[in-house]
Amino acid sequence: MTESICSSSSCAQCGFRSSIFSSLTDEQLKELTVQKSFHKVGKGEVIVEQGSSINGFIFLRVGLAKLARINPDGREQIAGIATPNDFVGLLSIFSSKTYKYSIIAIEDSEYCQVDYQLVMDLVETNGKFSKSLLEKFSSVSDLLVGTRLELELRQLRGRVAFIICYFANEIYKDKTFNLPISRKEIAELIDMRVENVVRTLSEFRRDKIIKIEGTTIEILDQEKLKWIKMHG
Amino acid sequence: MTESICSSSSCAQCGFRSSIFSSLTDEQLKELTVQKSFHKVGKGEVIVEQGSSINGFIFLRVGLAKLARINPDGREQIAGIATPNDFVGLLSIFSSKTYKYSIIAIEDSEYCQVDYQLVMDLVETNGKFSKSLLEKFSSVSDLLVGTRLELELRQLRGRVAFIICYFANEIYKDKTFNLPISRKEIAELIDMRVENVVRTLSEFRRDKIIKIEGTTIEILDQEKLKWIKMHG
DNA sequence: CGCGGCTTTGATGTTCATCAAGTAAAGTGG
DNA sequence: CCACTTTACTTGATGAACATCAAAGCCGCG
Repeated sequence: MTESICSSSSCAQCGFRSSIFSSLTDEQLKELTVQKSFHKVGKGEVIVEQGSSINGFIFLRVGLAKLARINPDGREQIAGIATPNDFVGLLSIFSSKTYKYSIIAIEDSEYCQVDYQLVMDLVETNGKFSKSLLEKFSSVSDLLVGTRLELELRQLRGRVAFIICYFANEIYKDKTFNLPISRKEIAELIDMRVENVVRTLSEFRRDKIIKIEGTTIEILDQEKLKWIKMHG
Repeated sequence: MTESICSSSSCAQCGFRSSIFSSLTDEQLKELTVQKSFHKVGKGEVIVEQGSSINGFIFLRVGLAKLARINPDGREQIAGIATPNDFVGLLSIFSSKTYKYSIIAIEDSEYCQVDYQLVMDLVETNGKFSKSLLEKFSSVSDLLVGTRLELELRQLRGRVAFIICYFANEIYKDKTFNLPISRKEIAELIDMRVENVVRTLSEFRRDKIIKIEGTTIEILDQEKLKWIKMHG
């Protein structure tokens, strides 16, 4: 799927409108609508390349994306998952010239890119906007750090259970869902190795805690999974 | 050492003055000076208690503090170290009612506490201030996440070497320094166990990579330590 | 003095990474 | 469309890294 620009999408109806952009004046909103670029990308496509220079803010509207970084030794780490209405790639956005993480779609996604300068102008001129942005920024950073610390508390089985619950409860809000990432990516997200992630999933399946059919996962034993997440 | 308030300390000469408070008008600065409370705490004293309600911003002026959280099972995790001119306890400050981490002095420290509402008023009325705050916030969050990911890349020896280099290069800028935290705290910071941290330090000493005298650490073999940090 | 917390070392077992090898699935080029 | 390559997935076996348990020394503090 190639990237396309669709200027008909309206900022007035955007999910961000009700959060960080709620305080914009009609004029500011109009400027935003005109200036922003709207993009569709397919699963696996790169939205932002690690190391490239920061020229805009990325607002994920639909889909799911991973925040990944590739280390000198070639090993990839996934810092977190960005969800719709997440203001992604933000971590270093005000303090660095380049993106420190790649943002890669893990589901077909839609996002808007807004020029860096326009947002900074809004920050300088619109106090309520600044406040909303700080709040958003704060909650996203907090979640990112909190999740990493939560993962560190657990070992293999607990981490895998944590991730399954995360997708079921936080992302899809359903006990049956299509796992959007590969086993390798789960491993990169929880700081373990593929083989051990696979082994653990197989074990959960054998113990009838989950059912795996292709990329679909169904949680069969919510209680036991939760127990493993907390104590395993 | 008990907490004391010393209203004579001037905001005009504060380190923060040159960063996030640089854009304040004389009047705003005066209001800040009058309103803020200045505190001195000794090593080990709690600056902010995890779970307490957020009523102000903490600006660390002198000293060093740890950002820690205690988990339900009693195990403590250290998310990071706050340095002077750090705007600490910020992670959840705009998005939560309570502090999610305790802030505890690990050296005799001085900090200012500014009323939450006053800062929010500044955010709403002073665009340049908002911008500075976002930049500061961004760089601190980014560093926090980046450090955790760096640690995850390494195992025991690499992590311990990383922390020693961190204190020597980033904090004290000297190859000889007083380690401000216990072995247990190092363990909590790098997600390992005390015994293994102790073993590793003993090993480094035996191999003449570092010298340990009481709480003083001297790096004897910078090259070897750096190698372990990168490849060990 | 005695208690608790921090430090240290050794011994032992668990958890996990690594290596190996095979299957399945998915893309590639003739 | 089929051989071919590549990538993801899977299981087992082995060893390395680390947690845990145990015991003793140290120090500060009531």
